Amino acid sequence: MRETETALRPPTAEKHEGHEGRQSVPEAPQAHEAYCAVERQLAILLRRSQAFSAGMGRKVHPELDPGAYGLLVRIDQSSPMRSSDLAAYLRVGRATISRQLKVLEELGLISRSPDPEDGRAHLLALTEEGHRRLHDARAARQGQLRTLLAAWPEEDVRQLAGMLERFNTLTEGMHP
Amino acid sequence: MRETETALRPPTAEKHEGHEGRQSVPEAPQAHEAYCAVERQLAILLRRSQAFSAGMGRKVHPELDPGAYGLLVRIDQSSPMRSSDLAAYLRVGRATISRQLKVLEELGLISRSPDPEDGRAHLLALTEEGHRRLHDARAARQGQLRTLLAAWPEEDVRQLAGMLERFNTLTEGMHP
DNA sequence: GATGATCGTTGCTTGGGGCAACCAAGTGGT
DNA sequence: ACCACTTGGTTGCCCCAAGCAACGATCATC
Repeated sequence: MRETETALRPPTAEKHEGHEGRQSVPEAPQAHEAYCAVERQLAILLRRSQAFSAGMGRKVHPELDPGAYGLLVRIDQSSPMRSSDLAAYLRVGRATISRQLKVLEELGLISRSPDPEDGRAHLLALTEEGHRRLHDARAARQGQLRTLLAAWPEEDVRQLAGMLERFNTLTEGMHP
Repeated sequence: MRETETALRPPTAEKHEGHEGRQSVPEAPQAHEAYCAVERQLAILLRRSQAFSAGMGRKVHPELDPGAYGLLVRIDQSSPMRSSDLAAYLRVGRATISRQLKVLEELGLISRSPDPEDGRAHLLALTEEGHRRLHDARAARQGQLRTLLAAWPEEDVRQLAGMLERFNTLTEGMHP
């Protein structure tokens, strides 16, 4: 019942085919193994996600709370943008975004100007200070990541990036 | 200042070598690109992490709150274990673990028996009901992942699993 | 046997996030 | 032109996850 021992061992994909999988499934049994492994590792990463991103953020800028970083990155990427789009992109309600944006505005990192084409909407953009802070934070985070991934060959780093990006874009199409 | 346009485009790793990287860095400029990409994608994933895991968890078992799943997985993997080890593994304080374990015990999913070798410690183990619930939840999550990754070739799924695992084990050695 | 460290629990606080209610501003129907 | 409906944003209230600190209980050591 427990697949304990085979859980965390294999650093690379192993064959291990005729195991305990019912052969009735149309796919090859290794496919099940692969999905299982992704699910397992993803569960770990997500469970640790808060601690991890907090660890990244705390050492960077104590003043800039961890959640804000993601917002700044996105605003920088595609400004000017409305807060609704930001909320949809990050999969959180507009309420949450509104509150966090208020903080960022009070800190002088972003500006909210009324949309000339839609009286209801506000257009978000980074201020000069926001650009500077984001740049610093990004550099610091990349530095941490660099030391973390120091042992990896460059090709693997690039592959990891590609995998994460593909996975992220994959979840793009499911908002409800 | 903004690398906006090149941000989310490439679905796979691209060469792109002689770009805008200053050649003064000892590493190849693509390396910087790769780290940058990892940092960016990781930021997105971590920012969405709560919404994502909530989405996974909510559809599985409304009664079993999302955070509990990670605990059950780990207890299943290496029971009997003490709650301190669980806290260290998940990078959270003992207080958090204690509270969540209390809920799980009240739900009858785990058992906390006193450690015969250490009067202070409790040994955690899944109950029969816990095993059943975990198995169901795991199956459901794998199903969701399966539909999500349906378009990926099996080899890529296996690579993603390997990457995530290597990354997770990488963060193993930094607890402070 | 007294001191100190460790394991677990609980109280207090903080922060992120959802839900619902609300206002303001567009949009459409008649 | 007027009313209803929709959409963008804000705020209030609540819940959950997590940290910190304090505490009782139990080793471990001298």
